[in-house]
Amino acid sequence: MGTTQLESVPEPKYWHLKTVLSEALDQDFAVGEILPNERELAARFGVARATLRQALEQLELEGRLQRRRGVGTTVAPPRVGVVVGSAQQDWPGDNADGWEAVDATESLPTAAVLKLLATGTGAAAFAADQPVHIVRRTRVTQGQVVAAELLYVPAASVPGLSAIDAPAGPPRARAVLRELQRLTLDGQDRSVELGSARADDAKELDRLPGAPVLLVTTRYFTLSGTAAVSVATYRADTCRLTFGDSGDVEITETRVAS
Amino acid sequence: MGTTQLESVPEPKYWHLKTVLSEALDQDFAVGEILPNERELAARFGVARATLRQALEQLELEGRLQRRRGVGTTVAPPRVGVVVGSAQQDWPGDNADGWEAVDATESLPTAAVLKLLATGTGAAAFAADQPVHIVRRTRVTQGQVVAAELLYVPAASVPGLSAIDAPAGPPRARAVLRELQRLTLDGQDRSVELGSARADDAKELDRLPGAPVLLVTTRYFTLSGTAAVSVATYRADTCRLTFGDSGDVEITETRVAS
DNA sequence: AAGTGGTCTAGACCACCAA
DNA sequence: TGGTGGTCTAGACCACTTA
Repeated sequence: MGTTQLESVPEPKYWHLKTVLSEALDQDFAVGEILPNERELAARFGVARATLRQALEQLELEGRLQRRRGVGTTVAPPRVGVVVGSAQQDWPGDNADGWEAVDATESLPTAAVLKLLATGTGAAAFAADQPVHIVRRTRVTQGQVVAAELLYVPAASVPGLSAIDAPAGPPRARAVLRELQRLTLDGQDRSVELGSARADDAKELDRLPGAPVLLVTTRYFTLSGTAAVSVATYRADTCRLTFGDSGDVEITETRVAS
Repeated sequence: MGTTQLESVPEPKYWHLKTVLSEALDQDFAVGEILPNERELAARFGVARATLRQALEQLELEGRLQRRRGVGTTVAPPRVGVVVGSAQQDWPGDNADGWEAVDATESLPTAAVLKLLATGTGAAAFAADQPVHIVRRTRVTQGQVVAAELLYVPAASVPGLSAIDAPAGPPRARAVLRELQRLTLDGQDRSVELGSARADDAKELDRLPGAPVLLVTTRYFTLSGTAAVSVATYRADTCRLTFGDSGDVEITETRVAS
């Protein structure tokens, strides 16, 4: 057969391939450079394309590569450090830290959202028939969309919005945020987990559905209970979430091959 | 052909499959229950096994399933909330928060570690020929190993250890931690990113090499600079990292099917 | 020894992008 | 229109666990 394998250890081929490619990326390629296409790489290493792809997938997961259908595979720049939490707590805002309000709608909470709103500090239980404002925000860093967020604000939290007249789109989103910022923030709560991009988020993040993402869930508390819940979806391939308690001003290099 | 697809939208089969399976998991399966094997599932849905596996992989990535070679595929319990950062900062310890010291060795820092130690607050630049203590720790939550950590402590940070006599293994690891705790912690710095498990970490986490993990990098500062750097590898499939600024005492349910 | 998931192959066709 | 990565197939064999 084509396989001349004399490996004493049955290390998976794709794993070995990944190691070899990783070293080649360090030595022989510059950021932004285009790799040979998958069919040629597979032939060069004497493996099936599926096996080669398994190695590339891992490298993409680790943020080493970037693949685009119809274009090719390029060497990815180092991950962007994105500040997610700092020492002082604050309400979500607009145009701060790269966040941009996109839109706001109002609807009944899903079971999952209801659960997030219900548990936590404060005894206030939210009824399933109480509407919530849903604010969509987007976060841009270095010219790239790195996160999409859904912010759930129970209408009861911001009564001033019972009859708003702001037009749909960013203005309405900003109106909800403004009302929220009037309240006194008493504490917050954050968690990070791995997920895969839903179809709509994937579109905004310029990725395919199912792409790996980091799900950052934040709950905002006032003295009377949970006032809002945010679920932010960060691109896992390009982002490194930072929680800077000290000044982390390290600018990641972004040189690109000519 | 076997494909009777009349889908107007060319949604990938594995994506649709994942949705169907996900709903089935919610309705017809209890936590811990064993699914039919891959060959049977593939036949039942009329797809190739590789396609079925693509859907299962996604569900495993999302923490919905757990697959074990030689055993089968089971419905995973909800992710475990693991406290990674709290309001007050502290040195890494032993037997606190489930951390257990495993061992400590001494060697020269790799380029990557050196870079982590060099950048940051304080002007102290570390020489590549200065040894570092490497402490291995393991974190156990609810009877399961959820994280493996490598803590890099420059020998210069803890001069009291220049001639230690603690036997190898946990005692020596604890000795390094004790010395570290004598210093005054001035600040810390944390980041979270997606990675894939190295072979040694995978073994400790009871996963296959390459399994998705959350990489938590923490830098500990004293007034004279970076005193230590920790790189913790958390199982991404079973863990939800929490940064509790408020009391997040929600105990995740861990009922298992009979 | 039987059954499971993990790896690998050699094809095929499709969706997307740029020239 | 040609080239790229993305999806899918129908097999095969291997590593591991359990009985």
